[in-house]
Amino acid sequence: MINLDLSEQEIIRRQSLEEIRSLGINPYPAAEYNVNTNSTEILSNYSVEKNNFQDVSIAGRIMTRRIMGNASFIEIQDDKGKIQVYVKRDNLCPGEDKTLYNTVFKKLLDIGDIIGVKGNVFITQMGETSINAVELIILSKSIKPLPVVKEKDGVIYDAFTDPDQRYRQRHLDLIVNPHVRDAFLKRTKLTNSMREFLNQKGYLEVETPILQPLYGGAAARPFKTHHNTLDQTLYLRIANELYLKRLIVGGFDGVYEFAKDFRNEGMDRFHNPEFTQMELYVAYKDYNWMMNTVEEMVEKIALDIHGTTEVQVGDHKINFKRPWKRFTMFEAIKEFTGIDISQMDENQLTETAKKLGVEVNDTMGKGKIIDEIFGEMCEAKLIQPTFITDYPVEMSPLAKKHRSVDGLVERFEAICNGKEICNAYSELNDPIDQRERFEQQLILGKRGDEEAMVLDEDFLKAIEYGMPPTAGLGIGIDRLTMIMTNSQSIQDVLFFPQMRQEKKSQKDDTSKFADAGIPSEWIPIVQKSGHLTVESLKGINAASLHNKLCGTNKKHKLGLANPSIDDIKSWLEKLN
RNA sequence: CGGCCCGUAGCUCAGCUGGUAGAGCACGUGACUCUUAAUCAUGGGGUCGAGGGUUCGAUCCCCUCCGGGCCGACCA
Repeated sequence: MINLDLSEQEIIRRQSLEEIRSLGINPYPAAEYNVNTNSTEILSNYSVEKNNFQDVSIAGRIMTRRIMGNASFIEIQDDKGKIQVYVKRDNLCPGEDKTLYNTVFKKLLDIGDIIGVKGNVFITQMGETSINAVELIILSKSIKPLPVVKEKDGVIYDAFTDPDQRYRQRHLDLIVNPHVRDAFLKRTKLTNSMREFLNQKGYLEVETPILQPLYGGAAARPFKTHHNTLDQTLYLRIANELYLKRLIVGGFDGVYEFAKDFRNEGMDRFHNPEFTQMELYVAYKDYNWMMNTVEEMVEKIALDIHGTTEVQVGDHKINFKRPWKRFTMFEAIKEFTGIDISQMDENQLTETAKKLGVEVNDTMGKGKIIDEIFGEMCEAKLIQPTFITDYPVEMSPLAKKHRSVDGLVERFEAICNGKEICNAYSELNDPIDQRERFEQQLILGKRGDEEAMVLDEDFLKAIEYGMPPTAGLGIGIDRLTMIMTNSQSIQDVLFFPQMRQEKKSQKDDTSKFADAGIPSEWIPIVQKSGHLTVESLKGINAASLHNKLCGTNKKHKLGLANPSIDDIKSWLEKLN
């Protein structure tokens, strides 16, 4: 029986599937299919003079079909791109039996099907490099129609653009939107380039716990979970900083991790609940050294991805060429507001903030106000990569106090395209100072700051044994990828960005309809007519239901004997 | 959490403040031996996101809900 939930096109494809099987062809063959080249290799290397690619075997998905009687053109898409295939009846079927062309290819194959093609490469009269198919095999039959995107002279028609569908069904997005695929290839290039840089320096890639009994290393609200055997609360990490520093205590001179972190906070085009950071810790270095390292690393990444240090991002051309501009936070504020706040006390800072239109309130300390002024007045204006150094101590409980300026810490962020891309410091290794800083955080926590850090006794104990002076870095992989791929949203650089679960419409089980006295063969039809629950049948007009059911029966050629109005009345009476 | 916008065929979109829906592509059938957004002819395809209200009558007006986008708030 026909499934009433399927669209016309899906029904036709399932029928094609059966016909393929009845011709003795397996639409999902088990055997491996050997390919000896790919679309891009052919398109970039084929030449008539060389007469190469005369025995190619490739596999891919059918993306377009242009059928004209005994000759056809299709485009197939493989891992590297698209290539046109010329399918001529008598080349594909040299013998008497033309079934493979006339029936299988022309009638039973569809856009979206995955096939293998063997043949020779040539150039058509229109000048397009194509494969002349002498062999064609179905590798996987597609029973759902793909979005059809057309293109001519670089102009895209009917692009598949609905963000909801693109993110929930990323596979479709990847099939029909080549630029999406390209962004993800660049993302992997970025992490490969970074890893190569770090390995070449001799640092050790490590893995540390994602499930942590205490969350630390950043200011954020965590996800909470529970371990059954331990009967204990665990948190998904918000950062891995404290574990990596314990490894530095343990004697590794350089450790890094590409870490998925989880923060239970708002979502927007710059924030996803899970995101990736690369954290790096190097012993006997300080934040000045780390700035040089970041410049060198990001410049290399830009060169590896784009072949140049210049990257177009929105309206801006961003240049990652070293050296980057450097400002202390006070200098940056002076640069963009003309006001020198370096010597101001809390009252003067509050006055200045108000004058500048920056919102402040009584709960904010000196550090928070400075940070707020910077965030409002400077950050968005920093388009070219710029280091901002020397932050107020209140904002940075894990950073070492500044070697020469009171009230500041040795910390820097790199700002690019108006957004932070990394955060680093000379790590605090004085265990007594560290304990005091944690205690200040505890006070903030008691005042209701949900993001205040918790005191991590294990970490403190570790650095009491002595941690070498260390430079530490956290660099946001998603944000850096956004810049390197000119993406407007973090969703465009995550394969599967977090989406709200769609609620399925309430639907009663068929048994519930059966219990209510509806004959089993009519249940799907009743549901198709819009009555997904037994409840929804109560009190409705028998004649109108009769009309709908008989109509559906006829329309879908189900061939059931129509019930009489009295039959339907009796069903409905039992319900009421 | 607040403001604005969106949800109609497999896809991209029309639809006059109200009379139960249209186009292009895709799909079916037929024609066509080098096409390329193939073409020509013809046909089918829709609980108009869900529920409720107003109305003789709702894709359209009102309310609630679901999902998404943008901006802001919060936040790195």
